[in-house]
Amino acid sequence: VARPQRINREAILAASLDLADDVGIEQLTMQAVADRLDVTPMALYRYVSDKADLLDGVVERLLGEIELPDPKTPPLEQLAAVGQAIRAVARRHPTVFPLLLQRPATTPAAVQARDRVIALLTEIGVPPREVARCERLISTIILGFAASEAAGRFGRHSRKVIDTDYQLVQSVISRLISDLTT
Amino acid sequence: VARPQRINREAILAASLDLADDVGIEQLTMQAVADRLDVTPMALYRYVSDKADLLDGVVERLLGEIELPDPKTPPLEQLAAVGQAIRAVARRHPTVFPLLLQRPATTPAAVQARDRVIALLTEIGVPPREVARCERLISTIILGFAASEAAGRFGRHSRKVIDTDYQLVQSVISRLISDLTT
DNA sequence: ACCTGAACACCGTTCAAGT
DNA sequence: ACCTGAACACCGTTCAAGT
Repeated sequence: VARPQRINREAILAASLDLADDVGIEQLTMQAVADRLDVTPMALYRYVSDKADLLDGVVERLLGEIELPDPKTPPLEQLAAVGQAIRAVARRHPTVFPLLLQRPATTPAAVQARDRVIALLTEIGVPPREVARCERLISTIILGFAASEAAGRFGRHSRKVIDTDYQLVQSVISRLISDLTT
Repeated sequence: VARPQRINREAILAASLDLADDVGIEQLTMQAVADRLDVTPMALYRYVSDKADLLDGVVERLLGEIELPDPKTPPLEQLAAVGQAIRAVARRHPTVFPLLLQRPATTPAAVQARDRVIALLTEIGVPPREVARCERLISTIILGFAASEAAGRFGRHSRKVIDTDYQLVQSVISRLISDLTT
């Protein structure tokens, strides 16, 4: 009476993310995900409680894809690297990425990334009372920029122009940090 | 053979925005909009080409709601007022607002707001070559912040904490501008 | 000219049934 | 234990038909 397990939660989330990247998040449906896994839609409900849960899982996977930098490099460099890593995720998953701006950073992968940034800011010398606020601001600015870029809000501007925009974002953030540390 | 016209595009968009504010954008369906207008869903298709067009119309309405400040007040004050006006729109329409980050500012209401900010930056003394970039950055930061606030990404933080966060946003923007003008 | 009824393909979700 | 079939309520959209 035991059957081989054909799917699991991770396989479902991986297939969902692939599908969204291929056809856009609008077309991310339970049925299309099931098709990718050669299974009926109803089989998914053993591993995700509903579609909202599936989307949460996909978002969590996105956060997990943020490549955190080597802790041995200088903290300011690490901070810059986190920003670029987030941008890279946005470019890999342009239609899913905007969801990141819509949920609080309370899931494990979100907390991990946030805690890392908080540790870096502390190490750099931002006063403890200001660190949390500083992190909120930086993440908001970076996520907003990356989401805009991914969703094509910058319109017809070339990659070069957008990269230069991002340099300015970085300098604004550096400025913010050095203002707070002095 | 002529019939009284029961609905029109503006009525549809107004009803859609009201509905989204009441029940959330997820529940914004053609049928629910039609119900509000006492009409069948198919009647809407004479005034909107499809649901995407309806959503575009709603977004445009949101942009039109941004209250532009009195042109007689000092430019730096006007700039601050535009930011607060955008935040106010986000708070009035929390579930629809995040859509603003997803589309390029090419529609009339978007262009109007953007041109106003560009004029203000020019007046303040940002070099012409930098004005467009500066506007992109400012709008990205403000939209990202307002969308985060509206979507509840700042989690359980009190309004007071978030207002203080926003003060820091404003100071970051002021810093950016004064760096560019010197 | 403007709206409706009927119809279609699709969606998320449930529950009992199959292996 | 794991998946499927059948079913339900709902969705966006079309098109011919009604007034």
